[in-house]
Amino acid sequence: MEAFAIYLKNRLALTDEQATQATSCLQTKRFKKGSILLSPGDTKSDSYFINKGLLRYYSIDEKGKEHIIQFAIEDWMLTDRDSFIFNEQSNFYIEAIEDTEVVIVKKDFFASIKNIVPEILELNILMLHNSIRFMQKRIDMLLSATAETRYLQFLKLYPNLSSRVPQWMIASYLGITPESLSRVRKDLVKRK
Amino acid sequence: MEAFAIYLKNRLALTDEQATQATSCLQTKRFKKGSILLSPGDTKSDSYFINKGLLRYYSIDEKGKEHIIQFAIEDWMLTDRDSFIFNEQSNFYIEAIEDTEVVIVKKDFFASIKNIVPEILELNILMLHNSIRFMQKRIDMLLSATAETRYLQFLKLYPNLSSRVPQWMIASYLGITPESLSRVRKDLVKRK
DNA sequence: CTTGACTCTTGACCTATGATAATAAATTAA
DNA sequence: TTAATTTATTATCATAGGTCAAGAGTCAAG
Repeated sequence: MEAFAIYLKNRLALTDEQATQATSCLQTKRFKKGSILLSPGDTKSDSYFINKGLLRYYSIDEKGKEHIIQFAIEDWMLTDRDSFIFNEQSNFYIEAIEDTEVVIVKKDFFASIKNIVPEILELNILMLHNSIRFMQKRIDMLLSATAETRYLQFLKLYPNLSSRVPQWMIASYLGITPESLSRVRKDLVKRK
Repeated sequence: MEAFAIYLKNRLALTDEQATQATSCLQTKRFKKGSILLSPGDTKSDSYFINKGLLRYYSIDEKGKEHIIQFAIEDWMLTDRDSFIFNEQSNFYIEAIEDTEVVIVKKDFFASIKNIVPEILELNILMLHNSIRFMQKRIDMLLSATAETRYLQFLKLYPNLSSRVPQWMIASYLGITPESLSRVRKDLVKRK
């Protein structure tokens, strides 16, 4: 059974049969490292469930600098809301940081699965609330914490990510330059 | 009819009767300016719909500095997720910036209204996605923009708020000091 | 009114982080 | 393998924004 089927099964108490049925018509797609899945201006009705690999969701500002809004790893769903939910043009990029295999979840999947498994709506609500509280904590951190604190916080929250992501991307996620992150790390080692 | 009933009616195509029925058992409560509705450590099952007035959702860091995560005005719902959704201890404060009248929406309201108006689940999902994309844009701004850009952005996004909120709170929302915001404003006037 | 508590502004100074650039190390491509 | 590109480090210098302190304006409470 597919990772996405297992994912749904675990969270929704489906039978194997239901899980397989629900996910049977979904497509899997592979992207090489560096592929761009979505760009500003696009309006796609795709959402991505990650079977294997790692995506980043980011913007590029007027000066050409990248700012990472979110990472997404195995068992996560990555969605651009402007595009997927509101049919507007996206403002962000999605890129594969590693060779990545995703399940393409189209809009109509949600429309049809709620007839088979109505509980999915409430699960969905719970997960959205969870995203929001994480984002609120991130905002709080960006408002209040120094580069060092942010970095330590990041390591604690995503202990496995730091080895899979180049350091300059971590810096970009933290809102600092790669040079600053390098200094922060040096200081941490020195003080230890 | 109450503001909250009208709010539901507009969004869910309810009859007057349904709207009144759904909201009949809800309590209204008034808070004087400066009242604290929620503190870190609390676990309340209350959510607030604002009839009149203005709330802020914020943290206080180790140095005693406040950081505003969110403002909420008339016709908005303010929820602390740790507390309301996940029954955990809150990390944040909620305070009334003006004398404020709220409708207290308890957890079981959502449990029971979905039987009367099942569409509320999907409306809820849409609104949560909308919150998320706004928060993503805010994160993007905090990662990329200068104090001045953030301030201009804030004015554009919440044109009516700036007159109701003391300037130091706007600074706190933007992640800068009141002194810096004062300077930013001076420069803007001078250059115009 | 007057007092006291906020709020905003301004100035002088300081610091964390950004910018730039050079180098080294690691990865990828050929 | 070698060359080419990307990534990480380090040093120097620059700057946006923070800190601290003083003063002026505003407002509410006695």
